[in-house]
Amino acid sequence: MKTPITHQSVRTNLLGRIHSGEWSPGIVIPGEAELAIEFGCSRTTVNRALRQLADEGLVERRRKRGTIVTPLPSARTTLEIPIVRKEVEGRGGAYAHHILLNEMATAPASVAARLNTTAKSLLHLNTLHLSDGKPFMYEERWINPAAAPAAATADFEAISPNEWLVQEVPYSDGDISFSACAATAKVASLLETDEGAPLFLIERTTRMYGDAITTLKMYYPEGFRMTSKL
Amino acid sequence: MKTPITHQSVRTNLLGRIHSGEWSPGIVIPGEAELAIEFGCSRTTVNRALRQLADEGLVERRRKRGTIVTPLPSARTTLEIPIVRKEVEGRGGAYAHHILLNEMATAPASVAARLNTTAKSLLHLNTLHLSDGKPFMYEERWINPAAAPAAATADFEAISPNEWLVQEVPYSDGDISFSACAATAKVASLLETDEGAPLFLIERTTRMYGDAITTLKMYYPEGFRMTSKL
DNA sequence: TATGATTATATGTGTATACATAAAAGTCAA
DNA sequence: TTGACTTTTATGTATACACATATAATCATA
Repeated sequence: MKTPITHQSVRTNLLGRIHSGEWSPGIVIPGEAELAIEFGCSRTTVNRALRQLADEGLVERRRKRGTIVTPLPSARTTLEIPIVRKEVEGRGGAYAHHILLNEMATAPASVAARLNTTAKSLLHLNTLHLSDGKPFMYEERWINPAAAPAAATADFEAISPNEWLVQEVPYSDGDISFSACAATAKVASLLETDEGAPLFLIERTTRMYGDAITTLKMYYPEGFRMTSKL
Repeated sequence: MKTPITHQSVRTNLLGRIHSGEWSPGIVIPGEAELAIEFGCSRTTVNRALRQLADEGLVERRRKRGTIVTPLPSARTTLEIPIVRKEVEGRGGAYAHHILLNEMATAPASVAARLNTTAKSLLHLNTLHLSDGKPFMYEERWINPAAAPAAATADFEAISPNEWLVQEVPYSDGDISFSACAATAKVASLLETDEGAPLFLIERTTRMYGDAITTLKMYYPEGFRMTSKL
């Protein structure tokens, strides 16, 4: 009974050599063909294992030069940013939200710039998200009505703008940033904290093939932690 | 002249159908064999394209059931956390660092718990990182000497603990968290900000096959943003 | 009717093979 | 010596094929 060599087992073996220091950062490791012979499998299998390690940032591959163990590898982690309801429920809380503002308005210059749009009037939505009745996150959002016309008539009391957009309006790309900021008086009162208190801020803009869909700021009170595996 | 169908072009095509809404979330898409016929390529090629989309979280695949477009997809992004020197230089600053503390000490309970070690005495290193002479980040680090014995004699004035560890001590896994906190008097003075000012805090612990190597807190002053593409 | 065994099916994966492509190294003539 | 070719080589990728494996659906049996 022959147990075949899998790309997983090859990957694990290669990973072990990197972790043990047998192959140190910057070193050129043997070529695919050579490794295939060593492991007794096909080059395809070795290729897949190496490709995965390259995707993970542990090795760098270039034609002709070969494969090297990444020198000074950046720590990298994949962050999942779930919809707020799932996030709250995942922490064991009961989710609710309140729409504090829902109107067409002229966007300030900073928002218009982020959305890169000439539209004068945008949909402005402010939402407070609650966990077990307590403030969990406050969201200020602008939606480009050209990109999501149905937003004007959606019932955002029944389904949060966050969840509605994820389901109804696909996006092709976007960007996100994380920072810390001090609570303004208004945001502080909504989140039931003090003016000047540190807040965790996520800013996010999504686009569809160049056309901006929505941009928003999400304010989390102190104590919120975003955690991930390396 | 026949131009072959690549897994990239197949991926782009499938992505287009998802983005256009032709295949909406929750829908079962045609099987690999069927798509292979449609595209006029082998099942292997379709498989690779679908596998990539699954890695990216856009579709979910299960044997027998088939492939479905992910309902309520989480936004997800891969964050790169480079070594501090690269981060500073990447922003166009001149990097420098000062070791403020370098001693063996008894770790407080919270640190011992994070490292999950029974070692009584750990290496305690506090480092201030500078960009163009101005405070950029303050780092409080604990190192398990059992995991990195050479740390006791390393010249951390010449090379920051951050960079030294990345080069010298491989790790197999770890975790990282992001949050906001208020500056204590001590940290505020180091970062030249005010007590109570909002700080961006990254906490990180790395391990090697279960043995803790190092745990640290990195404090960034207000204004620091961690940005990424969705 | 409930339950356990069987079958069909979609994805998962390894192999051998062929050709494409990028880039380093070598060749050769002006 | 330089610059324009050619060769070599390592990775990149498509294909046809075979078998593995999970699981939904179906069928047989108590």
